Formats: sequence, C-alpha cells, structure tokens
Amino acid sequence: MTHNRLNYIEILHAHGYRVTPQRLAVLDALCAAGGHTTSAEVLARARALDARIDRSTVYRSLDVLVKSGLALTAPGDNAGETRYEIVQESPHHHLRCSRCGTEHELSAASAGAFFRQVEREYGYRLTGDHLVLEGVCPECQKHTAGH
Amino acid sequence: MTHNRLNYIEILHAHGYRVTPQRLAVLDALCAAGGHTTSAEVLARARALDARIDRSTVYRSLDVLVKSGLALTAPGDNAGETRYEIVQESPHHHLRCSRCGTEHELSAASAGAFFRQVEREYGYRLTGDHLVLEGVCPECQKHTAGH
DNA sequence: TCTCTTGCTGCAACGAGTCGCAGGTGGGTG
DNA sequence: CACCCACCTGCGACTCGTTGCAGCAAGAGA
Ligand SMILES: [Mn+2]
Ligand SMILES: [Mn+2]
Ligand SMILES: [Zn+2]
Ligand SMILES: [Zn+2]
Repeated sequence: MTHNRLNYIEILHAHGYRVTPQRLAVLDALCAAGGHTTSAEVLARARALDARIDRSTVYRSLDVLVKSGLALTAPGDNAGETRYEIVQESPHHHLRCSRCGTEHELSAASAGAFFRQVEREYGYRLTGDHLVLEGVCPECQKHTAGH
Repeated sequence: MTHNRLNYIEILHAHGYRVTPQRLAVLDALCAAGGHTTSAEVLARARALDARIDRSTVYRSLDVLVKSGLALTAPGDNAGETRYEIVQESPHHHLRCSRCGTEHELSAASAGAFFRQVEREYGYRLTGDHLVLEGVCPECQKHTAGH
C-alpha cells in the first residue's frame, strides 16, 4: 500500500535508487505514522512489517527517502533528536508549544514575507521549508495569565 | 578568569546549582572557544584545564550552564549535532549558508516583526531567540548565477 | 527469461551521549 | 573553624546512530 498519492517507485528510480522491500517497509511505516515520527517508532513499525530488517537499514532508508524528497526531517523535542515526516502536499513550518508540546502547522506563505525581508536585508535566500519555531500556545498563555 | 562580564557564581547559585571546578572549567572552555562550539571541542578544552574531568561531567555541566542561562544551544551542521555558545550581550539568530557553511548573525530585532505577526495570526508567543535559518549566502548565489 | 553488474542488506564493531550508583565535596549551619 | 547533608563527580554500562565489509538481489541488457 505504502503511499497512495506519490509515485514512489518512479521517484526513487529518478534519483538513482533501487526499490527494495526494506525501503517500502520504511515508507509504509512513515505513512502509517501520519505526522512527525521518531526514528524509534519508524524502526518499530518497519519491524512489524519485516521482522528481519536491520536498524542500520532503517536509518539508511530514511536517508534515501529524505534525499529523494519523499520525507522531511524536523528537530525533535530533545536536542539532537531527529523526527521524520512523509512529505505533504503543501509546504509548511511548525509552531511548537514549549510548555505542553502541542504543535500547529504554519503555512510556508506566512513566513514568506519574513524570508523576503531577510533576503533584502542580508542577501541570504532562505531555503528552509520545514522550520520548527518554539513558543507558548494560546492555551498555555491563558493558564499562566490565570495565576 | 572564566567570564568577565557575567557574575556566573551568583547566577549558578540563584538557580540552585553549586559552583565546582569542573563547571568552571567548562565555562572557561566555552568562553575561550568564542562562537559556536561543538561538545567535542568543549571536552578537549576542558580537559586541558582539568585532565581528570569526565565526559559525562562535561555534558552535565553544559546542561547546567544552558539551564542557568549562561549558555545557548544551536543545531549543528550534521543533523543530530548540538553546538554550544556562551550567552551574548544581544540576542541574535543565525543565517547559515547550506553551500559554503559560513554563518552570519541576524539581530533578534530583525525577526521581531515576523514573530509579532505570528502571534497576531496564530496566538503563539514565539520565544526562540537563537534560531539557525538555512539559506544560500550572497557569494554562493553569485557563483551559481555565473554558470 | 537468463545473466551480470552495481548497489543494497545484515552484521559486527565503533563513537557519541546518557544514566545509575557509590564515594567525594560544596557550602550552609552553628 | 568543624560538621553534615544534599548535590556533584567519575566510573561503568548502556542505547542510539554510523560505518566497513562480505554476501545478496534489483533491474538493465540481451
Ligand atoms: Mn511537518
Ligand atoms: Mn549564536
Ligand atoms: Zn501549550
Ligand atoms: Zn555560501
């Protein structure tokens, strides 16, 4: 089943990668997970599909999916942790509440004006299309204000 | 010598931490390094000051410095790598060129308008004051254009 | 369908970072 | 200045992610 929207076979081939059962298991695992997922969870889900799949193969497959544009990475909660996400239709960033951990998506368009201003001011053309911005969500602000 | 600007002893005490030779060695190492530094380099520099200091103590000390507000973290070049920096006078973000690796500082004020707009639009109050934004620097853009 | 080549996999070994524990030390109290 | 206890350190063991290698299989070509 894997991915119902993208032609992952063509995409992998177009990037010079072979289509293997292990890579499809990892792709399935990513799709099944939905949103951002830790590599530990991908490993567990992939093993449910193929009990013999090795840890290193899962990491290498995630890398292949990212390089092919089928998956995105995002920094995790704990510094040094990487999370993975099957690529979405529309590019987006994330807002993460540092108190309660919930996340909201931020359309890439919302950041566009800021990116353009940085380009005018510093000459840098910003390419990141999957930022995770830390903040305090409206709910948690209420709770603090309530004290 | 350690830090000539901040009263690190008061700050550590204020956060409930003790002042130990090991923590000062790590603080010294951070100051000596100047800008963003890898934990490996902090470990090496700290060992030059105290040959018996343990790896785990260096990591725990870096954690203490970050929690006390004396140090900042930033994601490193390789995903999963954390860099450290002694806290600066003025809060700032970073622009990193994904081609040549050079970095420029971006004053926190430059991002302020964007942060305020996100707050209006989504209710999130953004707190991150040490972002690392990926992009292509002016130099590298010229080189690409030249082809 | 068969062959051949190249890239992929599983394995084992390694390095970076984390954690529990027993002994040592900072610093508050008198 | 001496005592004491909570906190900290060094150590060892562990986990997570990476890498080199030998055997295996994807898929192009015939
Ligand atoms: Mn996302
Ligand atoms: Mn910085
Ligand atoms: Zn919240
Ligand atoms: Zn550059």
